[in-house]
Amino acid sequence: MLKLSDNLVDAIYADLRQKLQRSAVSPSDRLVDTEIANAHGISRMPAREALLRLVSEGYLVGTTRGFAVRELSLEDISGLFEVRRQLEPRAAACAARDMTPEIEAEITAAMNRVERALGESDIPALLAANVDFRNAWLKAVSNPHMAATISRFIDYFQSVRLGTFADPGTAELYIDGLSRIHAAFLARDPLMVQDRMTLFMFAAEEAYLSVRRRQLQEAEAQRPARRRTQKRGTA
Amino acid sequence: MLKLSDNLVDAIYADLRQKLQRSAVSPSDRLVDTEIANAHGISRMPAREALLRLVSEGYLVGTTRGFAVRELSLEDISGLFEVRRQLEPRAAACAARDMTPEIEAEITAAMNRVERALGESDIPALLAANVDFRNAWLKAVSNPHMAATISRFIDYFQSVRLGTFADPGTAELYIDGLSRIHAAFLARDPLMVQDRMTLFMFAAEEAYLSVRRRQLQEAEAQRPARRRTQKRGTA
DNA sequence: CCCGTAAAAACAGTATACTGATTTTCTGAT
DNA sequence: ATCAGAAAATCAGTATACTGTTTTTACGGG
Repeated sequence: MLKLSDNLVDAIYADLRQKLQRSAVSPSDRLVDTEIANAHGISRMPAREALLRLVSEGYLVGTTRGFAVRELSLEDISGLFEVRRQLEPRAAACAARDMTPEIEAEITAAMNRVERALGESDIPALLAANVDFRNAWLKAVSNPHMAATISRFIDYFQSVRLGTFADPGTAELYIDGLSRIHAAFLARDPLMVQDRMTLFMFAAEEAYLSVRRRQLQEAEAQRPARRRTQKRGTA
Repeated sequence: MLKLSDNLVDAIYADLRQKLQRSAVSPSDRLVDTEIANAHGISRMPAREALLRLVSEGYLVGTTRGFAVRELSLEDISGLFEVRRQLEPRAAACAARDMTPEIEAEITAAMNRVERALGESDIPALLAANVDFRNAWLKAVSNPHMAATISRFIDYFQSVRLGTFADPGTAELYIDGLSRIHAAFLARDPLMVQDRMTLFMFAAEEAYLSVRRRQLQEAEAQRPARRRTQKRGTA
């Protein structure tokens, strides 16, 4: 596997984080330290520490039987978007002002991949390209604390994003917003980027809320008295 | 020691976090897992996991010789305040709109303690009351993600805050800004709270920058070729 | 007295082992 | 067939032990 850092915990963490970003782990899956350890040929502790870190960052929740991706309540979605609205439009505006030609090219390349994936209805590619687009413009954000915070808040939506892209209509609307932001980046107009990002935030919130609402309804319909045991919680 | 949670890691984490909030750990101190473990009569692992969590949250850095509180560069301070400026004024405005009489009383009580501590030049009490004031108004922020993010960003400044309060002039200015915010809370005027918090953010940034600049100068003057070995870093 | 080198110590990282709680599976009785 | 209860399995939490690296200290030569 990847061993960019000499540290096993970081390697496992990066691996898991990428899996989460690509929605390769569903909320019904259970991540167990021993399994991960065996899969990587290492002992439990590094795997466990990586999992614990993901819990403390809010991506996973501990259950009595392994770790699971955190499922967002409707209130979570609203709350997370309230924070995103405060940060992303402004940060994107800064990025539009400060980006280098190289970064602009990266953004455009990612946008092209997004559109191609949409055309081919290739959901995994769409997810990956979407991540690339975000990472590309975030590179132009000179404040690392800002960029890291934004990245983190976006990553909370992994579990819902899959649902958003699965619906063709929603996906198209989503990508349309993205493409308008991209155009504003190309125009190098910080204020236009800011405004379009703001609009995008509201549209995205609505999309996620409606997807999640449907998910919750379906879940309730299928199993009337379903409960998932949960333990540890990090405020 | 405190064992609010049945979990040793959480207990150690809470203990360390509180010590950090109260500036009870100086950047020259070294936190070592075995020491903490012995002090609490437990094994290394829970202590280590708590430390690792504080590292991943950005409060500590790992050195080759124990863990140390993270020292903020001037760029860090500017970057962190850029995020705070986006979040706190708006969140405080929401708090002013939504706060209950109980929370208002808590805020006022904390403000009184701040002023008493200032009068008596009781720095530890001032630090504690300052934390209380913040926690009090944050209770009125209904969005837990917003509140947690703000808390976290404020806590990054522990190491610098001590220096700010040590200087009487700076402390007085700082407390003055706080008291103006408090008055706006009492007036239950969200916009006034928002504006005063914005002003406060800029003043606080300037204060922290100047304190930190002085700290860095003094450090450089004392030991011309001082370097601190550093390892792990979490983006 | 200063510097280089070797020995010792300190510490993070990793591995393995043990424990207790919870959940699942198995068994047998009604 | 269904349910109760017991046995087994699973897994997080904790403890202890080992390893390799870096820093410090100690020693000896210049």
